[in-house]
Amino acid sequence: MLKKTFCHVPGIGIRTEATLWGKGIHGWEDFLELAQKTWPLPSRKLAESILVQSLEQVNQGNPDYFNHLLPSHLIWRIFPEFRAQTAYLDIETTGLDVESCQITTIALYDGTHIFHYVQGENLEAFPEDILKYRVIVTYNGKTFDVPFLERYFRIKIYQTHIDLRYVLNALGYKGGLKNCETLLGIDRGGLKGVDGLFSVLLWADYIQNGNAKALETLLAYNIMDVVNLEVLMVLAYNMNLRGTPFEGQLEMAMPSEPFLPFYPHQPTIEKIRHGGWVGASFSGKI
DNA sequence: TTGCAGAACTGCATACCGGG
DNA sequence: CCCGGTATGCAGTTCTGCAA
Repeated sequence: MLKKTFCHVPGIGIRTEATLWGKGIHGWEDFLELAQKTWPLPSRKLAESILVQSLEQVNQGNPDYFNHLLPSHLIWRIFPEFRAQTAYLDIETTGLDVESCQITTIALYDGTHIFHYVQGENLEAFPEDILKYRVIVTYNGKTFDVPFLERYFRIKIYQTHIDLRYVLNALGYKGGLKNCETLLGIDRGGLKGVDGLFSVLLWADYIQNGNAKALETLLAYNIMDVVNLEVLMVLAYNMNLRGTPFEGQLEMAMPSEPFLPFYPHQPTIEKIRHGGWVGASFSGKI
């Protein structure tokens, strides 16, 4: 619905945009053709130049332009136009504090390929890989994942960022990623009940006890998060179309599930869940 | 020209909430 | 637990269209 958006023009808010839609001016081309007589001149020149520019920026595949002009709560509108350049991103760490904690794994998904990074193996490849994308989608990544990555790798993540926490909150879905998934009927299969804190224990089991199955379970969890981010993005996009003139026209199809390279190991999950073992040196930091 | 209403925008303070 | 991004609410300002 980006090409039906007028809110990124200075002086046009959601109300004016709605009146434009009501007049049958549904897209940028409509405005450039039809609004010429009705729109007042001084602001019309600015609007026209921004809309012409907008068309060029979409064709050139540059989401940054809209990132700067759109109000942040409407950034979800860019998704279909820039989906091919979008990466879904999630990190796992040994805790919440950037100063004292380290990144254990990173999962990156572009809608087709899944990439994973492991501390001590290939974590250093991440900063270069993320440069291939122009848009990132996360859950609460604006306050956690991105600052953590920037600090950890001493890099700046410039990508246009759709943080689903705020998109879903605005739609009434709150209580964290897992709760949003539950409310929207997304099933986690064998990873039910595994959360971020649990992932800290999986990493500890891998490091301290050499349990390779714990790392596989952690990666399965990390990857499930990013794969589900795409599902949530599409669901949120479709829900946001409700109440607009474009309801029933622009809905996106649900993505198909990719091949998942790791499976959760139930005996490991059970062992940790029932408290039989807690990593001693990790427990103080959590 | 003047006054009014509506819309957008800015600048505050406050509150909430989510990550591992 | 902590911290930062965002939402909300409110007041004040600016801009524009419209009508008197």
